[in-house]
Amino acid sequence: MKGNDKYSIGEFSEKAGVSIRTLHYYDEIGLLQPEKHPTTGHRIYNHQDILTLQKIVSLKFLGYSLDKIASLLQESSFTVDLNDTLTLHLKALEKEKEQIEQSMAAINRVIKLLEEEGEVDSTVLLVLIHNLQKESMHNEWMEQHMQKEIVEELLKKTEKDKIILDQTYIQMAKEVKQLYGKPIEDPGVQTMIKTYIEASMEFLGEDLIQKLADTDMENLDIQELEDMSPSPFTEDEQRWLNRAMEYHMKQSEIE
Amino acid sequence: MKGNDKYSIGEFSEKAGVSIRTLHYYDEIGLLQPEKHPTTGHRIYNHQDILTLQKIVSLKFLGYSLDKIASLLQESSFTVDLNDTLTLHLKALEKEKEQIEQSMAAINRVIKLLEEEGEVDSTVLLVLIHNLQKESMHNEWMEQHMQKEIVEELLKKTEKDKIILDQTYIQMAKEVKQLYGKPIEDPGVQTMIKTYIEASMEFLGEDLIQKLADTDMENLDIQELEDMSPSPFTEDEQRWLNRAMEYHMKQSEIE
DNA sequence: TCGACTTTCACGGCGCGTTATAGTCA
DNA sequence: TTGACTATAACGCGCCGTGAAAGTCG
Repeated sequence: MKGNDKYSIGEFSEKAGVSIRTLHYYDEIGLLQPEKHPTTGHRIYNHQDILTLQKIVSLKFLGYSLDKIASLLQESSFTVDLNDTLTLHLKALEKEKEQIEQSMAAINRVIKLLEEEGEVDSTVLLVLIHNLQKESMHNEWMEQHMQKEIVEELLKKTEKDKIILDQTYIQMAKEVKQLYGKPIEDPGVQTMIKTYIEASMEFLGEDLIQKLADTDMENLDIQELEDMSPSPFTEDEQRWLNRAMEYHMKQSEIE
Repeated sequence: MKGNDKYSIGEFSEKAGVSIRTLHYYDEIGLLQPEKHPTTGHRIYNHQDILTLQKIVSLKFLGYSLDKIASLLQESSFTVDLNDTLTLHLKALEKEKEQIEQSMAAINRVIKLLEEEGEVDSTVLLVLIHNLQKESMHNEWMEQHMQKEIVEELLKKTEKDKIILDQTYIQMAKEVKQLYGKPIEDPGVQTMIKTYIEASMEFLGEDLIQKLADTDMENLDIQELEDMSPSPFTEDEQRWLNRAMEYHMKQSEIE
């Protein structure tokens, strides 16, 4: 039926869409070992080899390692056992997919910020990315350190809200670096702080703020939190900002 | 501000959530090289190293290779250049994601088939997977070899339809292997062929069949197509089946 | 005889995990 | 002294890409 039963490695590679090196490798590890010319040692592939290779490629597509493919090729019929393996693979792929989606979401957010803000200080940018990461590690990390309700509320926030908060954050970082050095009572400084706090409030919403206030803060390792939440400011800037915020708080209490 | 400025590699690893081996490696490739104790050679990490590591981890999260991270760490502000790189990464991730999704779809289909059919001949199964692969390579391969309209029509078929066709295919494969050897005029044989042809017709639909008929078949490399589309049958079985189908066609014409 | 094709080594590469062996700190 | 910690060094992995040097085919 198939007259042309013999192929050199080049022809075979071409037809199958698999590189010559790969075919060499499959021969080497015993996955696909064609006949060899007795004197020259040139590999001679036949029709059966096409079929075998197609099996290999198909199983690779399903996510199997070459090692497992080798053992699978022995069996003639796949049964329940295969079913389990497939389910496992499926779960692994699911995780990979989630990871990729989160990275994509992060990148998209960064891209939008860059578009709208033009140039952004790298430190600020990396702080934002760092926060994104924590968001995606949500399950493991946050649920251990915070109350479930709070975590759930935060999850509900839309992407848009988050972007807006990011922008506010960038804006504040810029202003802090501009205003740094001025007296903390300076109207510009106090306005900046007021704006930022209001934006945060708006993002969080009243419910969440209440819940956060109820949280048992003493169980949180503050030092660890500070280490884990980097700041885009130098230590001097941070100290200055802290004093300015304390001042703001006191003023609010007085009013 | 930060009093505890010195960390051993163990403490540092713990705090940062990064393995010691990884820190060793980052030191080795010059990505994060902490101070070292002059006599013992023990690594001493400080607060600045925390910040650097956070940058590294963040950039990894975005999908950068350690190599590129090393160069990015030099720059102080990311501009348009970064934007391009991010867009590139995004596209790469998109592709990865698609690949994963297709593998997942393939696996799901196989799992369902296994559930419903119980045990399936491995050859048959692999043919189906092979077809799935071709489906996912759609854009590159099919659009070159077939008319756009046809490709689009095929894409519209639902997953359910495909599964049903798969099942029919499996059924037919079973029956062929059972019936093989009987005379081609045998009623059982002809019924089997009729059933299969009708199922194929139903799947494709009249429109598509018409379009396929209009297609310029001469431009297709038949030999190549046969090589690329494996059959679950032995050559003998295939020959027998071909004869049986030819007989069926003639009978239909006569009626 | 020439060029296209083939052979068999064998290194490189990503991002570490995982021993193995030996020195250091509390 | 002991045990917890640290150091360097090296292999392993998964899947080939990319030479190099030498032989073969048409």
